[in-house]
Amino acid sequence: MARNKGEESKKKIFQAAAELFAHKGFHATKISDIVAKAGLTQAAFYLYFNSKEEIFEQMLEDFEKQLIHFSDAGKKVADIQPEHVKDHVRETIADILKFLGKNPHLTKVALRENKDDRLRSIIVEKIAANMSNNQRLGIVKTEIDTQFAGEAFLSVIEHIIERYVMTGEKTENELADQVSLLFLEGILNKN
Amino acid sequence: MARNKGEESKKKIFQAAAELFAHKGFHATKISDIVAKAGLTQAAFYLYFNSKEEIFEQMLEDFEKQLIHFSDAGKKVADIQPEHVKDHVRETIADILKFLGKNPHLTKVALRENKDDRLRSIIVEKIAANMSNNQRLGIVKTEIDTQFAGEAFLSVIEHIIERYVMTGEKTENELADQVSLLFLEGILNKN
Amino acid sequence: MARNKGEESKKKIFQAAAELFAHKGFHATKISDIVAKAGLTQAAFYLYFNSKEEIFEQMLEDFEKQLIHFSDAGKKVADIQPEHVKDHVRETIADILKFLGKNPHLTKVALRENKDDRLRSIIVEKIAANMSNNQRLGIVKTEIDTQFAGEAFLSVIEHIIERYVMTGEKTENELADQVSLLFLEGILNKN
Amino acid sequence: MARNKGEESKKKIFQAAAELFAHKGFHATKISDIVAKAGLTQAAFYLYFNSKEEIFEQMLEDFEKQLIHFSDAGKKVADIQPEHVKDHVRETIADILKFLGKNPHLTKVALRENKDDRLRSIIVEKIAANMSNNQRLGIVKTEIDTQFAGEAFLSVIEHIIERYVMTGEKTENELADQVSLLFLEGILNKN
DNA sequence: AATGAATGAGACTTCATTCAT
DNA sequence: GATGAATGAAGTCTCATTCAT
Repeated sequence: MARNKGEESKKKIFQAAAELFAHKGFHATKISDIVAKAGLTQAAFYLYFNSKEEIFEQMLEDFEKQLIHFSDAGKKVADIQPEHVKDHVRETIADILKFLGKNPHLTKVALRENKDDRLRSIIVEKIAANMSNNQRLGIVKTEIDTQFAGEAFLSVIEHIIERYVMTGEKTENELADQVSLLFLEGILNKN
Repeated sequence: MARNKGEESKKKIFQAAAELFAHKGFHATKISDIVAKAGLTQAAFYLYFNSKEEIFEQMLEDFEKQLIHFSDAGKKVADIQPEHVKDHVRETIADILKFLGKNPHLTKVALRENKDDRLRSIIVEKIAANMSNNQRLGIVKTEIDTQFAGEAFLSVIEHIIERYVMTGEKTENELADQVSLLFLEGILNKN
Repeated sequence: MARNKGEESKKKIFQAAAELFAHKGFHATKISDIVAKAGLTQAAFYLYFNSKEEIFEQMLEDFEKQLIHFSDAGKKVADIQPEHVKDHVRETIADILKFLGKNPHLTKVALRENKDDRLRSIIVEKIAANMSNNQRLGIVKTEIDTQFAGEAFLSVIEHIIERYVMTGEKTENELADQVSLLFLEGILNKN
Repeated sequence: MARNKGEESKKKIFQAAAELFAHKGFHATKISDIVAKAGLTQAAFYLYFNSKEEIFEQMLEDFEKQLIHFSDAGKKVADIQPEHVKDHVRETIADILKFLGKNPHLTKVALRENKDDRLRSIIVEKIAANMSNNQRLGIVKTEIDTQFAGEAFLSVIEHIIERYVMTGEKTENELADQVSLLFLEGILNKN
């Protein structure tokens, strides 16, 4: 008989806020927007959060927690046969997309709507480290500036989450195909 | 000496607004911030602009005007020798970066801070059209979804403008090298 | 065992409210403060009182009731031997202090936290009447404005209740000594 | 032609706030009350003060400043002939009353409406020190607890400021007479 | 050409109070 | 006898905008 009505209301507010922050940005989102979307009154907001600032912070923390968890769960890549490198990368990209796409609003808020770029940096570092490792293994070109490539990659991921995942226009797998095609081999025809 | 002092004040305000909109977003930027940065009073703002919305619109129009002009000035690519394709693309990218980087704040505002994605779309269309053309010429792989690739490309450009150009960390030419390396041939070692 | 649990809760709330009203004043005291101190929930407050105003009114009534009772119980002063006047006054003062000091919070609320000064006036009238009587008996100087002196006396009593009784710094008897010394004979050395 | 309109508005608000804080207390006074009394709008309040808290603090500071100034201006009592002691004390009391009565609202706010009793203590200390000195000179009885007497004295002063000065019912000189009569020689007839 | 002063509208936040369980 | 959850109304504060000078 659902004795956790409060917890549910809190979640509703949280979700509503995430969507609105993602769509209109933190400043343009009013508490009244949030609670309207959650089907409650403004006072109810303050039952669960102390301020607009606070719900925002919780959002970032939430994202970071999930991010850490996702990283830790990263498949341990033992030895990949050279001929499977591409497939493996594509899969990794799909995983990232699926993770970030699972909560696209939160993702957008975390990557766009914060002062410093701490969360963004964390992700970029991970990607860059991975790429560097693959340089040492001879898989990735040594001319590539992995930091730079990591940032470029994240920008693209971020954009397509918003542009294709949030709109439902393409699936994560389709997107992973395109992204890996692009990043792994570039657009030029070889000949 | 005091020729067109008014025009100068207007420019100061415009520039201050562009920087602030770029850094903090439209909503988070207060008229008081803008005029403080411009060294004027709030009332002065309304001497030159009718509202906060208006200066924002003018900013987008300004950007669009420059954009059109830039497109029109695009070098007519007659016949490029196959062996010069890469250099040509790199140059084109450098041109784009230089154009957008000339007024990075305006660029960021135009690409991020607007309701619809009209300006963004215009650019993406151009890039996609160009790529499609290159597909027909056999230069670009046919598997590439040019619309998608255009968007990815713009996302990267946009990010590096903010991340490297606005900070002065890298020059447009350096960036063009990295971007073309990445997009043209991908990160994988060929073998 | 659970006899009149309700009555107990009501008392707890009443006492908590009295202390808080005394310390922070009516307006600055929140229902949430009161019930927190009483170990109950806000809804419980409304089980026993209809509003914040109401508990406050009850407090004043309570005080007034006790006050009436105290007055009525006032020792009938028949004939006091001139040489015992001082002792008698000191005792009266001690009685007043003990009465008001028994519930210092209530006292403070009653004397400070009300719109009109009805309760205060009642007490002042009593003291003034008493003094006037003593003037007729030749005990008190005729130059003394008894109304004024009554007010001065009550102000002092009120202050020391808060300053010394509530803090436990001095006992009512010690205070009565000082007060009577002060009021009866003044600070100047006679010679 | 009065180019200091702003400064005037600030003063109007300050004065209105002082009166209201004195009459209804800090918490019960609304910004809307204050500005209504000052003939301005709520927004104007924030042109001159950052918060309700701040204007209150400024009020205390203001009072303290005046207090220090008053103390410093205290007449240097060289040698007072024994037979002039009373007159001298009466004059001192009148001075204090005039000083505090000049701005009775501020006085009330400073003495009643603050967390700690810092300002109150400062005054009490001064009075007590003075009295102690007079004890050494054989003017004041040694049985008197000067700290206690100082507090009693201030309570009375405070009360009569509110009760008689603010209402205009008695003048400072009349009050000084009564107060000195009371405190110097007490109410009892000597015989 | 510019400013000091003010404001209306609306945002955020608090709090006494209610109600279903 | 008591509570968890919610709310309406009101208060504090902010900000784009206006206007007289």
